[in-house]
Amino acid sequence: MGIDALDGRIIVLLAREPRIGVLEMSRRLGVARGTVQARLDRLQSNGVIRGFGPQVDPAALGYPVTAFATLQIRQGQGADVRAHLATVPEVLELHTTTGSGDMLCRLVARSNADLQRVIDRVVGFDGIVRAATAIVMENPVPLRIIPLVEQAAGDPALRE
Amino acid sequence: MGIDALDGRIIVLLAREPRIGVLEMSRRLGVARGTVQARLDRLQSNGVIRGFGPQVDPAALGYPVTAFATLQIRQGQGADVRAHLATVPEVLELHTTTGSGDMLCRLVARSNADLQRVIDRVVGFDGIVRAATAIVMENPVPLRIIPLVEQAAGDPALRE
DNA sequence: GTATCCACTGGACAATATGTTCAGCGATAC
DNA sequence: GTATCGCTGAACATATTGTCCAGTGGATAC
Repeated sequence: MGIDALDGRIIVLLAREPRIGVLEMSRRLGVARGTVQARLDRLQSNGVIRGFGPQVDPAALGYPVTAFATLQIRQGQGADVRAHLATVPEVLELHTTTGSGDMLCRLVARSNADLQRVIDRVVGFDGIVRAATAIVMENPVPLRIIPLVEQAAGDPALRE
Repeated sequence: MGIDALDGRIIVLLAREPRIGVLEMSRRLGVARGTVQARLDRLQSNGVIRGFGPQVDPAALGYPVTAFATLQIRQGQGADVRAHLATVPEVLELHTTTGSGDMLCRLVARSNADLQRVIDRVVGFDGIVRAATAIVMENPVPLRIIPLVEQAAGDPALRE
């Protein structure tokens, strides 16, 4: 487990210029094409790189409001609540966390008013005891991975 | 703003099989290659598709522990705290939320013990008044976008 | 010290996809 | 009725991919 400096440079390069090809990467990194190809294959079968799916912006889809809801679940109802939340398209992400029957989910909505509808749908389920919602106002650090990759690769100098 | 059914099918197809090419997509969707190409270009300049960066799994990188920290910030220190948190690689994401000077951030760590080090580094900053951390135990719904895209495209039947 | 393994190199090849352009066509707007 | 728009289907040169291969160097085992 873990990645070396070359792996790190590949991931960072890919993160900065996703449309780049294997051939161009090998040119930029100064290694043979086969090497990059082999590294990429390994990173993917390792599970380090899970995929290259499109990063879709919910705001551009018409859902500019993001919120986080903390849910308190009645004992033993966890599985049912999970199944319920999975059916709500506006639930982008769901985690169970420490704390007795607590969950945290990320929601989006078309507007603040629409958020009320989403929350009603989310919490309108028997197993949910209590819900607290925090609306996101700003996102100073969007989901990122490059700094962590650089740290994991043990080579802060690959910030090219 | 908004997407139609064809846009939705393109995004869903791309999400399911990211390595697919434009040509193969046009074959699958039964439209001309130029159409797919034009739609993709538009989706990207629209900002609907932000990019195709690699989805890296922090766990495979050696950071299997995820946590969410709620931070309470001293009035007027917001900018400083944001800048501070941006320098911590283990901070994957940061939001400012409703509530007086509240922030929510996603953290990863190498272990529960390591999480303590990360939290110390995060909160070891003047502007932070109080911090509450919830450790993620399970992730029943990983970050997803397909259901929302299908809803936005107004075509639930494109679940092919 | 020698054999063995492994990753990387640099090259080759056929097959495929890409970027780009074009004329034609149907629906819609005015 | 005419202009505009998006889509089709085709063409072309170019670039990239997947897949081989033999050779080289370093590390490891014995």
